Amino acid sequence: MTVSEPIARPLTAKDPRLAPWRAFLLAHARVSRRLDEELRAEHDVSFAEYDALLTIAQAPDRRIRMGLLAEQVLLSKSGVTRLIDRLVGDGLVERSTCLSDARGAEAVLTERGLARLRAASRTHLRGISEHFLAIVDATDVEVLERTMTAVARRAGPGDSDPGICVTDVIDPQLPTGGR
Amino acid sequence: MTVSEPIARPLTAKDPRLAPWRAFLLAHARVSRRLDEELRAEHDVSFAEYDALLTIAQAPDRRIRMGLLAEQVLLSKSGVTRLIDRLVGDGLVERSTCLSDARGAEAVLTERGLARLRAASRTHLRGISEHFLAIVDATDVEVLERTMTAVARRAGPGDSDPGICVTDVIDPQLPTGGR
DNA sequence: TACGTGTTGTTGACGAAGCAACCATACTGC
DNA sequence: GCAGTATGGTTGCTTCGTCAACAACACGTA
Repeated sequence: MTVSEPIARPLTAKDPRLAPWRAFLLAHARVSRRLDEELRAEHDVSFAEYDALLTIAQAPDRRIRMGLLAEQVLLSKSGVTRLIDRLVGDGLVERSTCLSDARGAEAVLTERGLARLRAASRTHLRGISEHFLAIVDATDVEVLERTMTAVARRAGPGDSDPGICVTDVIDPQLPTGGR
Repeated sequence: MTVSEPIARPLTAKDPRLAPWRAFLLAHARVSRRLDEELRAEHDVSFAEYDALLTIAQAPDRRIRMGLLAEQVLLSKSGVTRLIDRLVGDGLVERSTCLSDARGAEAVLTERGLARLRAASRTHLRGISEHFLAIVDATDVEVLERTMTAVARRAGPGDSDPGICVTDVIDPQLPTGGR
């Protein structure tokens, strides 16, 4: 964190500094697609559904309020409503009105849901291990976690301070043809 | 790449080794959402549309075959068809049948599309810089690029060798309650 | 030339997710 | 106790993307 230049070089559309960003996007797209495919093929559960099941399973008493679930699985309220609808349809989750707040609803994991989650976990953990952890060695994983955490935190809700930016001056010069 | 242990420790659902993976997911979700919001708000273009416009602009003669475009923007063939439909509707792109292959169609960037892209680039490059490059320092960026590239490559199409995996034995033990 | 096979892109049907509007319930001050 | 406001979830509508089926065309071979 010792960038002393007042203004960094402008960032253009084919700047080499964009390479890590594009690699990041590509890695995410490919890995999450793989994981999703594996989960669907082997356990008839999508990635999002798996994530929800896991989140419910980790909550106290294996039940969780809809709103909280929405936060944790990075979905909108309505998104969660529908996701839970599907899981209820499959008998993996049950809906239960909250005792302390009659407005609230809770998603409760059923035995069937737990069994499905256990089975799917094997696939999913294997997938993460195979497509992600096995590729980056230990020291890099450490860097990765640190940087990703910082990035996530910075782009999180309720943080809109631009701070010092690489592109205080921008030259979005685009190619005029030719490769 | 000097892991000499025959079998690594099993990976469980709340294993600390999952932290970087979760951070990765969270970072991607938040940053790409931010970028998309900024593009829409300031230029009425989605992230996917921007990506397509840029890809077309970088192609020779600012025109590109649909199939190739699909590969580069990580979308299905039909997805690209519809994306281009929208861009054509907005006058940012034109469709043109391929001279050398009458089956093929090409997407061609219009002047309007180029102008829009130029404008949107400012926003987008600022966003990447602000939400991504500004957060990770130079040495970490290097690690990031290297690891992300490796991960993307490994999970890419036509690569299904599991190799040595962190979880050759898995213990998907799940919490039985309590946080 | 004509036929079968493989590409290339579009279309129809569908699923998943978001936003905004909406109900039901909780809280707050009077 | 009772308005008025805030909060938690669901629903209608729209958007966006995928898969499967299809049409149009290219190419190899007889």
